[in-house]
Amino acid sequence: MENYILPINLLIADDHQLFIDGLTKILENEKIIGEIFAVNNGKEVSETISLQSIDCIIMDINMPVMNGLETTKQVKLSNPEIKIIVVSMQCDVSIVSKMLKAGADGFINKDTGKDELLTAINKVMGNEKYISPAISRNLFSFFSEKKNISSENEKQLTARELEIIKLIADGLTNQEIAAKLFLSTMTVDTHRKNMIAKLQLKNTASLVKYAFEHKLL
Amino acid sequence: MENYILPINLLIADDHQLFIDGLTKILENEKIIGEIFAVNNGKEVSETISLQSIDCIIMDINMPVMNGLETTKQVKLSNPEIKIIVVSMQCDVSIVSKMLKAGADGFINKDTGKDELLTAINKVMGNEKYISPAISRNLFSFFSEKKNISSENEKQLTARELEIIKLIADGLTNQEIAAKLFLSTMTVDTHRKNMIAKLQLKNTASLVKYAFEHKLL
DNA sequence: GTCTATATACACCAAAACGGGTATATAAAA
DNA sequence: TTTTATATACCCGTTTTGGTGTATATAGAC
Repeated sequence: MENYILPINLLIADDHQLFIDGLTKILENEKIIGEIFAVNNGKEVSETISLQSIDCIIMDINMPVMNGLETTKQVKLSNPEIKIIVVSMQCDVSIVSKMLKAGADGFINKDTGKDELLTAINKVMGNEKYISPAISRNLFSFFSEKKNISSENEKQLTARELEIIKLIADGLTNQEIAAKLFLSTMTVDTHRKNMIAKLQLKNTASLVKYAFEHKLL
Repeated sequence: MENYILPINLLIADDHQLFIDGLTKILENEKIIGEIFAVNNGKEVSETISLQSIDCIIMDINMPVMNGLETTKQVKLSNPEIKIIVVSMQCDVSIVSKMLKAGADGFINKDTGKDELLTAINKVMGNEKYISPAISRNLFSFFSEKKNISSENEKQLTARELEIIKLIADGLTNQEIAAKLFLSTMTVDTHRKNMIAKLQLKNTASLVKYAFEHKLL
Protein backbone atom coordinates (compact mmCIF):
# COMPACT_ATOMS: atom_id res chain seq x y z
CA MET A 1 0.00 0.00 0.00
CA GLU A 2 2.49 2.60 1.12
CA ASN A 3 4.90 3.08 -1.74
CA TYR A 4 6.48 6.13 -0.24
CA ILE A 5 9.49 6.23 2.02
CA LEU A 6 8.89 6.10 5.74
CA PRO A 7 9.12 7.86 8.07
CA ILE A 8 7.56 11.08 6.82
CA ASN A 9 9.28 14.30 7.76
CA LEU A 10 6.69 16.93 8.49
CA LEU A 11 6.74 20.70 8.49
CA ILE A 12 3.96 22.54 10.28
CA ALA A 13 3.43 26.14 9.18
CA ASP A 14 1.03 28.00 11.42
CA ASP A 15 1.17 31.29 13.26
CA HIS A 16 -0.57 29.85 16.30
CA GLN A 17 2.04 28.30 18.53
CA LEU A 18 -0.57 26.47 20.58
CA PHE A 19 -1.81 24.78 17.44
CA ILE A 20 1.73 23.73 16.53
CA ASP A 21 2.37 22.42 20.02
CA GLY A 22 -0.86 20.48 19.96
CA LEU A 23 -0.34 19.04 16.51
CA THR A 24 3.18 18.01 17.38
CA LYS A 25 1.96 16.21 20.47
CA ILE A 26 -0.70 14.46 18.45
CA LEU A 27 1.66 13.29 15.76
CA GLU A 28 4.98 12.68 17.48
CA ASN A 29 4.19 9.16 18.55
CA GLU A 30 2.81 8.05 15.22
CA LYS A 31 5.05 5.43 13.64
CA ILE A 32 4.83 6.82 10.14
CA ILE A 33 5.91 10.28 11.21
CA GLY A 34 9.59 11.09 11.38
CA GLU A 35 10.88 14.48 12.33
CA ILE A 36 8.49 17.35 12.90
CA PHE A 37 9.57 20.90 12.14
CA ALA A 38 7.52 24.01 12.74
CA VAL A 39 7.53 27.58 11.50
CA ASN A 40 5.28 30.56 12.08
CA ASN A 41 5.07 32.11 8.65
CA GLY A 42 5.40 31.45 4.96
CA LYS A 43 8.82 32.95 4.57
CA GLU A 44 10.29 30.51 7.02
CA VAL A 45 8.80 27.64 5.03
CA SER A 46 11.11 28.33 2.08
CA GLU A 47 14.08 28.51 4.39
CA THR A 48 13.25 25.26 6.13
CA ILE A 49 12.65 23.20 3.01
CA SER A 50 16.00 24.25 1.61
CA LEU A 51 17.78 23.08 4.75
CA GLN A 52 15.79 20.02 5.77
CA SER A 53 14.42 17.06 3.92
CA ILE A 54 10.69 17.68 4.17
CA ASP A 55 8.11 15.30 2.74
CA CYS A 56 4.88 16.99 3.70
CA ILE A 57 3.80 20.42 4.86
CA ILE A 58 0.77 21.09 7.01
CA MET A 59 -0.09 24.63 6.14
CA ASP A 60 -2.32 27.28 7.61
CA ILE A 61 -3.79 29.84 5.23
CA ASN A 62 -3.70 32.92 7.40
CA MET A 63 -0.14 33.69 8.27
CA PRO A 64 1.77 36.91 8.64
CA VAL A 65 4.70 37.83 6.36
CA MET A 66 3.62 35.43 3.62
CA ASN A 67 0.24 33.75 3.47
CA GLY A 68 -0.53 30.12 2.73
CA LEU A 69 -1.58 30.72 -0.86
CA GLU A 70 1.62 32.42 -1.94
CA THR A 71 3.71 29.98 0.03
CA THR A 72 2.01 26.98 -1.58
CA LYS A 73 2.63 28.39 -5.05
CA GLN A 74 6.30 28.95 -4.32
CA VAL A 75 6.88 25.58 -2.72
CA LYS A 76 5.20 23.75 -5.60
CA LEU A 77 7.34 25.70 -8.05
CA SER A 78 10.64 24.89 -6.38
CA ASN A 79 9.83 21.52 -4.79
CA PRO A 80 6.81 19.93 -6.46
CA GLU A 81 7.51 16.59 -4.75
CA ILE A 82 6.67 18.05 -1.34
CA LYS A 83 3.06 17.36 -0.44
CA ILE A 84 0.97 20.16 1.02
CA ILE A 85 -2.06 19.75 3.23
CA VAL A 86 -3.98 22.90 3.95
CA VAL A 87 -5.59 23.13 7.36
CA SER A 88 -7.97 26.00 7.62
CA MET A 89 -10.88 27.41 9.50
CA GLN A 90 -12.34 29.14 6.49
CA CYS A 91 -13.68 26.72 3.97
CA ASP A 92 -15.27 29.01 1.44
CA VAL A 93 -15.29 27.24 -1.85
CA SER A 94 -13.38 30.07 -3.47
CA ILE A 95 -10.50 29.62 -1.03
CA VAL A 96 -10.45 25.88 -1.43
CA SER A 97 -10.34 26.10 -5.20
CA LYS A 98 -7.62 28.76 -5.10
CA MET A 99 -5.46 26.58 -2.87
CA LEU A 100 -6.00 23.53 -5.04
CA LYS A 101 -5.10 25.54 -8.13
CA ALA A 102 -1.97 26.69 -6.32
CA GLY A 103 -1.01 23.04 -6.01
CA ALA A 104 -2.22 21.93 -2.59
CA ASP A 105 -2.66 18.17 -2.24
CA GLY A 106 -5.07 18.12 0.64
CA PHE A 107 -7.53 20.39 2.33
CA ILE A 108 -8.93 19.75 5.78
CA ASN A 109 -10.89 21.77 8.23
CA LYS A 110 -9.62 22.57 11.70
CA ASP A 111 -12.91 21.08 12.88
CA THR A 112 -11.73 17.62 12.01
CA GLY A 113 -9.86 15.34 14.34
CA LYS A 114 -6.61 13.44 14.53
CA ASP A 115 -7.74 10.41 12.57
CA GLU A 116 -8.75 12.41 9.56
CA LEU A 117 -5.45 14.25 9.63
CA LEU A 118 -3.56 10.97 9.50
CA THR A 119 -5.78 9.74 6.70
CA ALA A 120 -5.02 12.91 4.79
CA ILE A 121 -1.27 12.51 5.29
CA ASN A 122 -1.42 8.93 4.07
CA LYS A 123 -3.45 9.82 1.01
CA VAL A 124 -1.32 12.72 -0.16
CA MET A 125 1.89 10.79 0.43
CA GLY A 126 0.43 8.13 -1.82
CA ASN A 127 0.06 10.80 -4.50
CA GLU A 128 -3.67 11.09 -4.01
CA LYS A 129 -5.63 14.21 -3.26
CA TYR A 130 -7.56 14.46 -0.02
CA ILE A 131 -10.39 16.82 0.79
CA SER A 132 -12.45 16.69 3.99
CA PRO A 133 -15.90 15.20 3.35
CA ALA A 134 -17.42 18.31 4.93
CA ILE A 135 -15.66 20.51 2.42
CA SER A 136 -16.25 18.37 -0.62
CA ARG A 137 -19.96 18.42 0.21
CA ASN A 138 -19.74 22.18 -0.05
CA LEU A 139 -17.86 21.92 -3.31
CA PHE A 140 -20.54 19.66 -4.68
CA SER A 141 -23.44 21.89 -3.74
CA PHE A 142 -21.43 24.78 -5.09
CA PHE A 143 -20.97 23.32 -8.51
CA SER A 144 -24.52 22.04 -8.68
CA GLU A 145 -25.87 25.51 -8.13
CA LYS A 146 -26.11 27.32 -11.41
CA LYS A 147 -26.12 30.69 -9.77
CA ASN A 148 -22.63 30.36 -8.48
CA ILE A 149 -21.13 30.00 -11.90
CA SER A 150 -20.91 33.74 -11.63
CA SER A 151 -18.57 33.47 -8.66
CA GLU A 152 -16.47 31.07 -10.68
CA ASN A 153 -15.82 33.33 -13.60
CA GLU A 154 -15.59 35.84 -10.78
CA LYS A 155 -15.86 39.18 -12.50
CA GLN A 156 -12.64 40.49 -11.24
CA LEU A 157 -11.39 43.99 -11.14
CA THR A 158 -8.14 45.03 -12.75
CA ALA A 159 -5.18 46.21 -10.72
CA ARG A 160 -5.98 49.81 -11.53
CA GLU A 161 -9.60 49.39 -10.56
CA LEU A 162 -8.62 47.82 -7.27
CA GLU A 163 -6.31 50.71 -6.57
CA ILE A 164 -9.12 53.13 -7.20
CA ILE A 165 -11.85 51.34 -5.26
CA LYS A 166 -9.62 51.38 -2.20
CA LEU A 167 -9.28 55.13 -2.40
CA ILE A 168 -12.99 55.52 -3.01
CA ALA A 169 -13.71 53.54 0.13
CA ASP A 170 -11.41 55.87 2.01
CA GLY A 171 -13.73 58.69 1.09
CA LEU A 172 -11.71 60.34 -1.65
CA THR A 173 -13.55 61.95 -4.54
CA ASN A 174 -12.68 61.43 -8.19
CA GLN A 175 -10.77 64.67 -8.11
CA GLU A 176 -8.69 63.71 -5.12
CA ILE A 177 -7.96 60.27 -6.50
CA ALA A 178 -6.97 61.77 -9.84
CA ALA A 179 -4.53 64.09 -8.08
CA LYS A 180 -3.07 61.21 -6.11
CA LEU A 181 -2.59 58.95 -9.11
CA PHE A 182 -1.68 61.67 -11.61
CA LEU A 183 -4.71 60.96 -13.77
CA SER A 184 -7.52 62.98 -15.23
CA THR A 185 -10.63 63.23 -13.06
CA MET A 186 -12.51 61.81 -16.00
CA THR A 187 -10.35 58.72 -16.10
CA VAL A 188 -11.03 57.99 -12.48
CA ASP A 189 -14.70 58.56 -13.12
CA THR A 190 -14.58 56.15 -16.05
CA HIS A 191 -12.98 53.47 -13.92
CA ARG A 192 -15.63 53.94 -11.29
CA LYS A 193 -18.42 53.71 -13.84
CA ASN A 194 -16.84 50.64 -15.40
CA MET A 195 -16.71 48.91 -12.04
CA ILE A 196 -20.31 49.75 -11.25
CA ALA A 197 -21.35 48.51 -14.68
CA LYS A 198 -19.35 45.31 -14.80
CA LEU A 199 -20.38 44.31 -11.29
CA GLN A 200 -23.97 45.29 -11.97
CA LEU A 201 -24.19 47.64 -9.04
CA LYS A 202 -26.14 50.82 -8.54
CA ASN A 203 -23.75 53.41 -7.20
CA THR A 204 -20.57 54.06 -5.28
CA ALA A 205 -22.06 53.09 -1.94
CA SER A 206 -22.98 49.62 -3.18
CA LEU A 207 -19.57 49.36 -4.83
CA VAL A 208 -17.87 49.85 -1.48
CA LYS A 209 -20.15 47.22 0.00
CA TYR A 210 -19.26 44.83 -2.81
CA ALA A 211 -15.57 45.46 -2.25
CA PHE A 212 -15.91 44.58 1.41
CA GLU A 213 -17.96 41.48 0.81
CA HIS A 214 -15.39 40.23 -1.65
CA LYS A 215 -12.47 41.17 0.56
CA LEU A 216 -10.93 43.55 -1.92
CA LEU A 217 -9.92 46.12 0.68
CA MET B 1 1.53 29.11 46.71
CA GLU B 2 -1.29 27.03 45.31
CA ASN B 3 -4.21 27.55 47.63
CA TYR B 4 -6.67 25.92 45.29
CA ILE B 5 -7.61 22.27 45.19
CA LEU B 6 -5.63 20.04 42.88
CA PRO B 7 -5.97 18.52 40.40
CA ILE B 8 -7.77 21.02 38.21
CA ASN B 9 -10.65 19.72 36.12
CA LEU B 10 -10.61 21.44 32.76
CA LEU B 11 -13.24 22.02 30.13
CA ILE B 12 -12.13 22.98 26.64
CA ALA B 13 -14.73 24.73 24.51
CA ASP B 14 -13.64 25.11 20.91
CA ASP B 15 -15.23 24.26 17.60
CA HIS B 16 -11.95 23.05 16.14
CA GLN B 17 -11.52 19.42 17.04
CA LEU B 18 -7.85 19.46 16.09
CA PHE B 19 -7.27 22.24 18.56
CA ILE B 20 -9.01 20.29 21.29
CA ASP B 21 -7.04 17.16 20.48
CA GLY B 22 -3.81 19.11 20.53
CA LEU B 23 -4.56 20.94 23.73
CA THR B 24 -5.59 17.73 25.43
CA LYS B 25 -2.33 16.07 24.43
CA ILE B 26 -0.38 19.03 25.71
CA LEU B 27 -2.11 19.13 29.06
CA GLU B 28 -2.96 15.53 29.88
CA ASN B 29 0.40 14.70 31.43
CA GLU B 30 0.60 17.82 33.55
CA LYS B 31 0.41 16.97 37.22
CA ILE B 32 -1.84 19.83 38.16
CA ILE B 33 -4.44 18.92 35.55
CA GLY B 34 -7.12 16.41 36.43
CA GLU B 35 -9.82 15.42 34.03
CA ILE B 36 -10.15 17.14 30.68
CA PHE B 37 -13.55 17.54 29.08
CA ALA B 38 -14.23 19.04 25.69
CA VAL B 39 -17.21 20.51 23.89
CA ASN B 40 -17.69 22.16 20.52
CA ASN B 41 -20.04 24.96 21.31
CA GLY B 42 -21.31 27.25 24.02
CA LYS B 43 -24.54 25.43 24.62
CA GLU B 44 -22.71 22.26 25.55
CA VAL B 45 -20.69 24.21 28.10
CA SER B 46 -23.75 24.83 30.27
CA GLU B 47 -24.69 21.19 30.07
CA THR B 48 -21.24 19.98 31.00
CA ILE B 49 -20.75 22.27 33.99
CA SER B 50 -24.04 21.13 35.46
CA LEU B 51 -23.01 17.49 35.23
CA GLN B 52 -19.28 17.61 35.96
CA SER B 53 -17.18 19.36 38.53
CA ILE B 54 -15.28 21.86 36.40
CA ASP B 55 -12.68 24.23 37.81
CA CYS B 56 -11.56 26.06 34.71
CA ILE B 57 -12.81 26.56 31.19
CA ILE B 58 -10.59 27.25 28.21
CA MET B 59 -12.90 29.06 25.85
CA ASP B 60 -12.77 29.99 22.22
CA ILE B 61 -14.65 33.10 21.17
CA ASN B 62 -15.93 32.02 17.79
CA MET B 63 -18.21 29.10 18.24
CA PRO B 64 -21.43 28.06 16.56
CA VAL B 65 -24.72 27.82 18.44
CA MET B 66 -23.55 30.10 21.25
CA ASN B 67 -20.44 32.23 21.14
CA GLY B 68 -17.80 32.68 23.78
CA LEU B 69 -19.07 36.03 24.98
CA GLU B 70 -22.60 34.88 25.73
CA THR B 71 -21.34 31.64 27.20
CA THR B 72 -18.93 33.44 29.52
CA LYS B 73 -21.71 35.70 30.78
CA GLN B 74 -23.98 32.76 31.50
CA VAL B 75 -21.33 30.67 33.21
CA LYS B 76 -20.26 33.55 35.44
CA LEU B 77 -23.88 34.12 36.36
CA SER B 78 -24.59 30.55 37.35
CA ASN B 79 -21.13 29.42 38.47
CA PRO B 80 -18.93 32.42 39.31
CA GLU B 81 -16.35 30.17 40.96
CA ILE B 82 -15.43 28.58 37.63
CA LYS B 83 -12.42 30.31 36.07
CA ILE B 84 -12.54 31.17 32.40
CA ILE B 85 -9.54 31.62 30.15
CA VAL B 86 -10.29 32.98 26.72
CA VAL B 87 -8.07 31.72 23.92
CA SER B 88 -8.52 33.66 20.76
CA MET B 89 -6.96 34.57 17.48
CA GLN B 90 -8.55 37.98 17.38
CA CYS B 91 -7.13 40.27 19.98
CA ASP B 92 -8.81 43.54 19.15
CA VAL B 93 -8.93 45.60 22.26
CA SER B 94 -12.69 45.89 22.00
CA ILE B 95 -13.10 42.12 22.11
CA VAL B 96 -10.70 41.73 25.01
CA SER B 97 -12.48 44.36 27.04
CA LYS B 98 -15.89 42.86 26.26
CA MET B 99 -14.76 39.45 27.41
CA LEU B 100 -13.21 40.83 30.59
CA LYS B 101 -16.41 42.72 31.33
CA ALA B 102 -18.33 39.49 30.79
CA GLY B 103 -16.25 37.99 33.58
CA ALA B 104 -13.35 36.21 31.89
CA ASP B 105 -10.34 35.64 34.16
CA GLY B 106 -7.68 35.26 31.53
CA PHE B 107 -7.08 36.13 27.93
CA ILE B 108 -4.38 34.54 25.82
CA ASN B 109 -3.59 34.51 22.17
CA LYS B 110 -3.47 31.31 20.15
CA ASP B 111 -0.01 32.47 19.14
CA THR B 112 1.32 31.70 22.56
CA GLY B 113 2.76 28.37 23.63
CA LYS B 114 2.19 25.70 26.20
CA ASP B 115 4.15 27.35 29.00
CA GLU B 116 2.13 30.50 28.89
CA LEU B 117 -1.07 28.52 28.93
CA LEU B 118 0.01 26.74 32.11
CA THR B 119 1.02 30.04 33.65
CA ALA B 120 -2.40 31.41 32.84
CA ILE B 121 -4.15 28.42 34.39
CA ASN B 122 -2.09 28.77 37.55
CA LYS B 123 -2.77 32.47 37.83
CA VAL B 124 -6.52 32.33 37.36
CA MET B 125 -6.85 29.38 39.72
CA GLY B 126 -5.07 31.53 42.27
CA ASN B 127 -7.80 34.13 41.79
CA GLU B 128 -5.59 36.39 39.74
CA LYS B 129 -6.28 37.73 36.29
CA TYR B 130 -3.96 36.81 33.46
CA ILE B 131 -3.56 38.58 30.13
CA SER B 132 -0.93 37.71 27.54
CA PRO B 133 1.88 40.27 27.50
CA ALA B 134 1.31 40.74 23.76
CA ILE B 135 -2.30 41.67 24.40
CA SER B 136 -1.72 43.86 27.42
CA ARG B 137 0.79 45.83 25.37
CA ASN B 138 -2.04 46.50 22.94
CA LEU B 139 -4.33 47.46 25.78
CA PHE B 140 -1.76 49.87 27.08
CA SER B 141 -1.12 51.59 23.78
CA PHE B 142 -4.86 51.66 23.32
CA PHE B 143 -5.56 53.52 26.51
CA SER B 144 -2.60 55.82 26.09
CA GLU B 145 -3.85 56.96 22.74
CA LYS B 146 -6.29 59.77 23.20
CA LYS B 147 -7.87 59.20 19.85
CA ASN B 148 -9.22 55.84 20.82
CA ILE B 149 -11.28 57.22 23.64
CA SER B 150 -13.77 57.57 20.84
CA SER B 151 -13.98 53.82 20.44
CA GLU B 152 -14.69 53.55 24.12
CA ASN B 153 -17.62 55.89 24.23
CA GLU B 154 -18.20 54.32 20.83
CA LYS B 155 -20.19 56.89 18.90
CA GLN B 156 -23.04 54.67 18.11
CA LEU B 157 -25.72 55.14 15.55
CA THR B 158 -29.36 55.22 16.48
CA ALA B 159 -31.76 52.51 15.36
CA ARG B 160 -33.08 54.73 12.61
CA GLU B 161 -29.62 55.57 11.40
CA LEU B 162 -28.67 51.91 11.30
CA GLU B 163 -31.76 51.16 9.29
CA ILE B 164 -30.81 53.83 6.80
CA ILE B 165 -27.13 53.00 6.47
CA LYS B 166 -28.07 49.43 5.56
CA LEU B 167 -30.22 50.65 2.71
CA ILE B 168 -27.55 53.08 1.59
CA ALA B 169 -25.05 50.23 1.42
CA ASP B 170 -27.52 48.34 -0.73
CA GLY B 171 -27.25 51.13 -3.24
CA LEU B 172 -30.51 52.93 -2.60
CA THR B 173 -30.63 56.71 -2.99
CA ASN B 174 -32.18 59.06 -0.46
CA GLN B 175 -35.29 59.15 -2.61
CA GLU B 176 -35.65 55.38 -2.73
CA ILE B 177 -35.03 55.02 0.97
CA ALA B 178 -37.57 57.72 1.73
CA ALA B 179 -40.15 55.89 -0.33
CA LYS B 180 -39.38 52.64 1.43
CA LEU B 181 -39.59 54.08 4.92
CA PHE B 182 -42.40 56.54 4.22
CA LEU B 183 -40.24 59.54 5.03
CA SER B 184 -39.35 62.74 3.31
CA THR B 185 -36.25 62.59 1.13
CA MET B 186 -34.91 65.42 3.19
CA THR B 187 -35.22 63.45 6.40
CA VAL B 188 -33.24 60.60 4.97
CA ASP B 189 -30.69 63.07 3.74
CA THR B 190 -30.47 64.63 7.19
CA HIS B 191 -29.86 61.25 8.76
CA ARG B 192 -27.10 60.51 6.28
CA LYS B 193 -25.47 63.86 6.86
CA ASN B 194 -25.73 63.42 10.62
CA MET B 195 -24.00 60.08 10.42
CA ILE B 196 -21.19 61.43 8.27
CA ALA B 197 -20.76 64.33 10.66
CA LYS B 198 -20.89 62.44 13.94
CA LEU B 199 -18.50 59.78 12.70
CA GLN B 200 -16.22 62.37 11.17
CA LEU B 201 -16.32 60.84 7.74
CA LYS B 202 -16.06 62.39 4.32
CA ASN B 203 -18.89 61.00 2.27
CA THR B 204 -21.27 58.11 1.73
CA ALA B 205 -18.57 55.77 0.41
CA SER B 206 -16.51 56.11 3.56
CA LEU B 207 -19.68 55.73 5.61
CA VAL B 208 -20.32 52.35 4.03
CA LYS B 209 -16.73 51.37 4.75
CA TYR B 210 -17.14 52.47 8.36
CA ALA B 211 -20.31 50.43 8.67
CA PHE B 212 -18.50 47.34 7.45
CA GLU B 213 -15.49 47.82 9.66
CA HIS B 214 -17.74 48.17 12.66
CA LYS B 215 -19.93 45.26 11.65
CA LEU B 216 -23.09 47.30 11.43
CA LEU B 217 -24.40 45.55 8.33
C1' DG C 1 -38.99 72.00 34.60
C1' DT C 2 -35.11 72.27 31.90
C1' DC C 3 -31.74 69.83 29.26
C1' DT C 4 -30.54 66.40 25.87
C1' DA C 5 -31.05 63.01 22.34
C1' DT C 6 -33.74 61.56 18.62
C1' DA C 7 -36.61 61.74 14.63
C1' DT C 8 -38.57 64.47 11.64
C1' DA C 9 -38.57 68.20 7.80
C1' DC C 10 -37.04 72.08 4.99
C1' DA C 11 -33.86 75.74 2.18
C1' DC C 12 -30.08 76.97 -0.75
C1' DC C 13 -26.14 76.41 -3.36
C1' DA C 14 -22.13 73.99 -4.73
C1' DA C 15 -19.87 69.79 -5.73
C1' DA C 16 -19.89 65.20 -7.04
C1' DA C 17 -21.71 61.28 -9.14
C1' DC C 18 -24.47 58.99 -12.79
C1' DG C 19 -25.93 57.52 -17.43
C1' DG C 20 -24.75 57.02 -21.79
C1' DG C 21 -22.02 57.83 -24.99
C1' DT C 22 -17.22 58.29 -27.92
C1' DA C 23 -12.30 57.71 -28.65
C1' DT C 24 -7.23 56.49 -28.68
C1' DA C 25 -3.04 53.76 -27.50
C1' DT C 26 -1.11 49.59 -26.12
C1' DA C 27 -0.31 44.99 -25.14
C1' DA C 28 -1.74 40.41 -25.05
C1' DA C 29 -4.46 36.63 -26.98
C1' DA C 30 -6.64 34.08 -30.61
C1' DT D 1 -3.52 39.72 -38.09
C1' DT D 2 -7.51 40.69 -36.04
C1' DT D 3 -9.77 40.73 -31.75
C1' DT D 4 -9.92 41.62 -26.85
C1' DA D 5 -8.71 43.69 -22.48
C1' DT D 6 -6.93 47.56 -20.26
C1' DA D 7 -5.90 52.25 -19.28
C1' DT D 8 -6.53 56.50 -20.62
C1' DA D 9 -9.52 60.83 -21.68
C1' DC D 10 -13.53 63.58 -23.03
C1' DC D 11 -18.77 65.48 -23.46
C1' DC D 12 -23.39 66.58 -21.84
C1' DG D 13 -27.33 66.70 -19.27
C1' DT D 14 -29.55 64.94 -15.00
C1' DT D 15 -29.62 63.32 -10.40
C1' DT D 16 -27.62 62.82 -6.10
C1' DT D 17 -24.79 64.27 -2.56
C1' DG D 18 -22.48 67.53 0.47
C1' DG D 19 -22.16 71.77 3.44
C1' DT D 20 -24.43 74.73 6.38
C1' DG D 21 -28.07 76.02 8.42
C1' DT D 22 -33.02 76.20 10.78
C1' DA D 23 -36.99 74.20 13.03
C1' DT D 24 -40.53 71.28 15.53
C1' DA D 25 -42.26 67.38 18.37
C1' DT D 26 -41.33 63.92 21.61
C1' DA D 27 -39.38 61.12 25.13
C1' DG D 28 -36.08 60.50 28.92
C1' DA D 29 -32.67 62.16 32.04
C1' DC D 30 -31.36 65.18 35.62
